[in-house]
Amino acid sequence: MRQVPHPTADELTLVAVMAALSDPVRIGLARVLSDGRERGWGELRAPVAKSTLSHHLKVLRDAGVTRTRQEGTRCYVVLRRADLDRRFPGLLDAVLTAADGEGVGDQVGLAGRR
Amino acid sequence: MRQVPHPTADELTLVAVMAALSDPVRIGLARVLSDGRERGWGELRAPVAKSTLSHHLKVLRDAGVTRTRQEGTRCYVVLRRADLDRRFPGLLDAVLTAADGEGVGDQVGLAGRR
DNA sequence: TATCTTGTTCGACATTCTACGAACATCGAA
DNA sequence: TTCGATGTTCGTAGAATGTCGAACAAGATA
Repeated sequence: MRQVPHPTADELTLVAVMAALSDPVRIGLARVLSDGRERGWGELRAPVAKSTLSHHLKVLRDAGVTRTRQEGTRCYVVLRRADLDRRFPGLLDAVLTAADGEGVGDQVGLAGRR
Repeated sequence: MRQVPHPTADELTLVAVMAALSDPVRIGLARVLSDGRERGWGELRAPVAKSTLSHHLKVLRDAGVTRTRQEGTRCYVVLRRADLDRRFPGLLDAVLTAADGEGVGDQVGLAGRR
């Protein structure tokens, strides 16, 4: 659980971002983070095992969609909206809007909300 | 080579479209078609075998990104821009713009151009 | 130090994807 | 009818993906 590396804004690739956002669970995670607030790992609720959730968060992180910060044993995740908007203008908003309309990733949410 | 089915505009799903546009060859095909003109199969140039190209065009077609029309033994492909824009506003433009900037799918082109 | 919490990593497995060449189907042309 | 051109489909192979539970590592806490 050491500090994990992230791609810089310049290293983001369209194909990686598109692939990262091609999965319902990951789209759901992006939606949960879309208000820009940082969320603790523990707040996230998804219908998958924790190892699978870890995997999905890694895919998002490696693609540069999210940034993960360590703090003790806890992790905090935040959407890299500014970086994404700079490299791929309009893409994130288009995906989030479409996902909202379609309900993609609705199974993903935050603890204490239903 | 009978008439193939296409999803209606309402049947398009975000996940399918995102997945379809997560591959460099398919992004390249979308770019080639992005001027809205219908292109003949034979015009398309991609660095893959023809069976693989057929596969990629099927993925795009099944996702509703393109429409394929038969005419004799030939096929013609066109981007379903209006349908995509209606269902997922801004998505296609964002992807095409990003792809242009990054040169994704540059290996794909039209016959007689280099 | 011993234990609990938190998240990652490690097999394992089934599924899907990309890719190829070969065989096939269909239509047009000779 | 025979041949050629055009795409699709099939069989195959290798790589990647999504998923899980179990084992592990690192801090926090008792």
